[in-house]
Amino acid sequence: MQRWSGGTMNVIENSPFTKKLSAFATLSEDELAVLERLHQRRRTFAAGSDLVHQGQPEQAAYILAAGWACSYKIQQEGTRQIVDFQIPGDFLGLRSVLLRTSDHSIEPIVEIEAAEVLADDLLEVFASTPRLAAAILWAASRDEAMVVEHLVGLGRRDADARMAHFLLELGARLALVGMGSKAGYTCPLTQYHLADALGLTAVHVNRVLRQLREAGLVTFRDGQVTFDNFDRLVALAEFDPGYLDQAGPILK
Amino acid sequence: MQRWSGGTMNVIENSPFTKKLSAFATLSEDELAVLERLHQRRRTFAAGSDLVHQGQPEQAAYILAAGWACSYKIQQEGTRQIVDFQIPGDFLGLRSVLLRTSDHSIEPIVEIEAAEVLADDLLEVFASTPRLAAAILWAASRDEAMVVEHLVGLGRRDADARMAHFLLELGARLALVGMGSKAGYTCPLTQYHLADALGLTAVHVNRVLRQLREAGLVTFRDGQVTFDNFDRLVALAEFDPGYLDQAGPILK
DNA sequence: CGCAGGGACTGCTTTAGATTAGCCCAGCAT
DNA sequence: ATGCTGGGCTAATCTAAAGCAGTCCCTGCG
Repeated sequence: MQRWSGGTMNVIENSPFTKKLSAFATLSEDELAVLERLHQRRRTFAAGSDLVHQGQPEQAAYILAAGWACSYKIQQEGTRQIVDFQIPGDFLGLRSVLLRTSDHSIEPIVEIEAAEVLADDLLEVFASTPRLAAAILWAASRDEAMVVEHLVGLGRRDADARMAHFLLELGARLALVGMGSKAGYTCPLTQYHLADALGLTAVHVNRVLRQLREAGLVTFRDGQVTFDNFDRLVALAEFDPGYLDQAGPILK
Repeated sequence: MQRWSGGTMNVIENSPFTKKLSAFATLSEDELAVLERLHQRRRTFAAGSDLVHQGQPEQAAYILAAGWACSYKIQQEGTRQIVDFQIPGDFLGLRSVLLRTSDHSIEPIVEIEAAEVLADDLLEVFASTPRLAAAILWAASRDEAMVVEHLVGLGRRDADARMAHFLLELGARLALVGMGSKAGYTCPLTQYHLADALGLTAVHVNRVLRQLREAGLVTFRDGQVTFDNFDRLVALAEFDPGYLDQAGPILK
């Protein structure tokens, strides 16, 4: 059962980016048309092939349409810190458009599809549709708030709470673009990804996941996250999704 | 010996905010005049009296003119994570203007002087002087890059490197507004502030500072940071100031 | 068919940093 | 002059997580 309002319009209405911005403001026909144009220059990237590399001067940003990516920084000794994961509807490399060089790298985790957005496109959007500009700034602020929350996790939460918080946040983000619910979600990340994001070793990630599973809180297995006891998990993580600025307490 | 170009203009030319934005672009007379107007609504806040509180809906942002502040989040158990320190020339609470509620608190560390900036003021600046708008977005991106670097520190650096990196970054930031050099800077932070920022305990901060001092790298004492061996400190911290987008390698 | 590689998983040992419990000293209020 | 307070400092003990070393189990492939 699908409602067709006409032409390509319904494609853009169902894009994850549109879904996300709609949480901030209801969008007009005009604004949808501008978004439609932003999605024009589609490109595909294979898993593992960095699309932004740390230290390079970088002009283009991308809107992720399908697949997962992560932004990270590598240290001299080779250790990697994943700063954030990007899911459909998220911007990639928006910050490196403004700073003269990119301070981080971005790697697709699976094959991804993304729309290239040039600095000029952005300026045009900002000039022509101020409400969209505000919506994009909202999304950027939300991303920054997530990084801050992640920082708090690394500084002040132990491994269990950190993991629980991470899995819950991801769930809430996925729910906003229709890819997750209070029951769980599919997730292509390996335990190594979790380790690099949470500042742990893969070995310890494994132990933590086992503990959470045996405690009947969450199961992370075969690319599937299942919330076994949502409320107790929220309590363990002290998860307060206020910073995500989404409607309702969390999920459905 | 002071050069007077006329009227109040030279005041704004010497403001830390102007100095900082000048690292991004040379500003015209017109743009300086707009900055002048932004600095109009001056307010003073006592040390310790939060000017933004976590969870409150918040409209105004501030440009810090004098003094130091910090933004932080508090957990249920009472542990605090300082996200960043703000020094003269920095924006306070810009993100909480865009998100519907503030996700963090901001506390003055000493008595501060700040100019109140309302959402409408910002919109006006964005509409009238696009180059200033770009400069403000640049500053915001730079702040975000600092948070990211901080995140990497918490996730992947040990206590010594974390401390070294922190002290160097602060030095570079202060140098940009004329308050620090390669020799050192004055700094009103207590060891408790450092602990809350670096995800350590005050006890351990003390140990780390002692080690750095005894190794002849930096001295943190009586509100004064002295770089005893700048180059070895940079090496220990793996400090690469690229993310600060400042001219020259670091400092003078 | 056998083997190579990636991902998940486990037990044992070691270490960085937390926790706890204090001391010292300067400033200042009584 | 005495007691209190806040910031800096130290030592002894405890613990979360890392490091190391390895097994198991797939899936793809020459």
